[in-house]
Amino acid sequence: MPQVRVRFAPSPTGFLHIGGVRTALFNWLFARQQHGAFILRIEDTDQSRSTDESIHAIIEGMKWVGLDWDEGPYRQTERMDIYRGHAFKLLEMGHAYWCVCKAEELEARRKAAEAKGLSPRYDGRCRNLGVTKPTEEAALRFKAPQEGQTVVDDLIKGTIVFDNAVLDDLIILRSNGYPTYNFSVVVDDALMQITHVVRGDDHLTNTPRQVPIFQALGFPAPRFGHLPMILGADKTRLSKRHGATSIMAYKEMGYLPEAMVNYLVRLGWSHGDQEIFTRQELVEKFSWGHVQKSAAVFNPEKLLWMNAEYIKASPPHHVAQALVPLLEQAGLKQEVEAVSEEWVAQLVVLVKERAKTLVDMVDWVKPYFGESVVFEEEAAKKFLTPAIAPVLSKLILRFEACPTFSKSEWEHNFKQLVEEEGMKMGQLAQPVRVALTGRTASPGLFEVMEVLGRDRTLFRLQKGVERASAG
RNA sequence: GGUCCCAUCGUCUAGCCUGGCCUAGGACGGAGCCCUCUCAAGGCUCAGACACGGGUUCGAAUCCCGUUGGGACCA
Repeated sequence: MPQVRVRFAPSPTGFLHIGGVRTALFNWLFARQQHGAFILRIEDTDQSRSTDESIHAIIEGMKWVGLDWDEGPYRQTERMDIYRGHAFKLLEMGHAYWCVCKAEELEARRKAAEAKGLSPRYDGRCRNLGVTKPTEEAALRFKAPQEGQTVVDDLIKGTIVFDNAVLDDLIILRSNGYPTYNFSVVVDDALMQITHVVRGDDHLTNTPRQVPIFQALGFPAPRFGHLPMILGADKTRLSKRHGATSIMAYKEMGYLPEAMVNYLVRLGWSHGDQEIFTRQELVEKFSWGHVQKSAAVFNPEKLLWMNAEYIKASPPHHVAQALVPLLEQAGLKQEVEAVSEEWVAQLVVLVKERAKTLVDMVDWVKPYFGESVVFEEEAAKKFLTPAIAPVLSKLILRFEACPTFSKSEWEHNFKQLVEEEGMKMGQLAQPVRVALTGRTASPGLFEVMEVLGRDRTLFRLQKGVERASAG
């Protein structure tokens, strides 16, 4: 068995699309499982949109989701001579011919055919002309087989039979000297010795056009696998209308790359009822046979759930690392620099059950930076009332009697006071919560105190009393 | 228009190849209950699908044929 070699061949459109990531992912998983090679190739023959920035965007996206490649990135624009060389090789071998039909003529004939209800394919009129001295406007066409069948044993869709009779002679080299998509892909896949071509199923009908070119070039055709598309909620092709489609947009929205990968893989692939997979498990368990044949609707809510699962289950320091840049962006740069990494990790533990994204988490974690806290006006109004001020003061006295913070001890003191005052737990808890965090919703009070520490807890309670007394 | 692909809860899917274990399982979302110092998280419960029609068979979500509906490509 030759080594498995697969590739991901995006065209640079300015950003890396979620669908592209999923395609890359399936290829990568297979390569890693088979101890093969994963190759990155940029299909930038359509140079109009191909810029260094958009190539950089692809690389950045790939790196973020942790898909490393063994070769490349190759760029098609750097391989033009190779395509031309092989096109002429086909010409020499009699597998290609010059076509001198003019673009306008072609267009007119196509329209006419369509009007008659025929398929708009090239009629092959230059095929036997034997043009040897091409004009400026001549294009090179491939002599496609006209009879028989092309059978593709697709990794995902199974056996597919195409009648060669419906194929026309496609252009492989345009009159401007540029290769066409179908040709450059074949040359690249052949030369790079790709063993499995796995791509979106929008390329499925390209396959019977490409297989004969491999054969004419004298290369064995690779195996093919066609992944179903990703759709939006309205079952149309996923686009900006459905929300973010750029993988990096999800980074900005506070998603963990591990969660993205897990979600994207489960969108179209399954292993029984299992939902959460480590990357290692994915590599081990992945199989083409369990890839779905039909298109899948992208479900942002499930992705959000998945992200929350990863936030809860990932090592806190790992989440903290991803969180820090977002905290800095949120204007907490100085505050973050003033604290230890461990303390940030502690914050993560404090709020990880509540935050579904890192962006969420920034908001949850904000009140714990700095000496004092900003009260939410409504919260303060409702809970920091003159009536509660004396109770709060009593609580401070009791806490002050404890030389160090101890969760169980402070909790005990707190509950005792509640009992003595004939209050319900919530009647004191909410004012304390507002004093400590400025808000009505927070993690457990004593966990909050622990993170704040003795001094700051006392300080904030005192501030709370002041506010409460002022009404 | 031609060729090709696809079809299980709202969504992602298990099951299909190797018919019976399926009064169709899980997950997200939804509803409700429990837990509870708030908000979450968690636990439990409920609603919810084999596109349709024919066959084959003792028996079909599973096999065959057709229909319908989606989609892709060809320009």
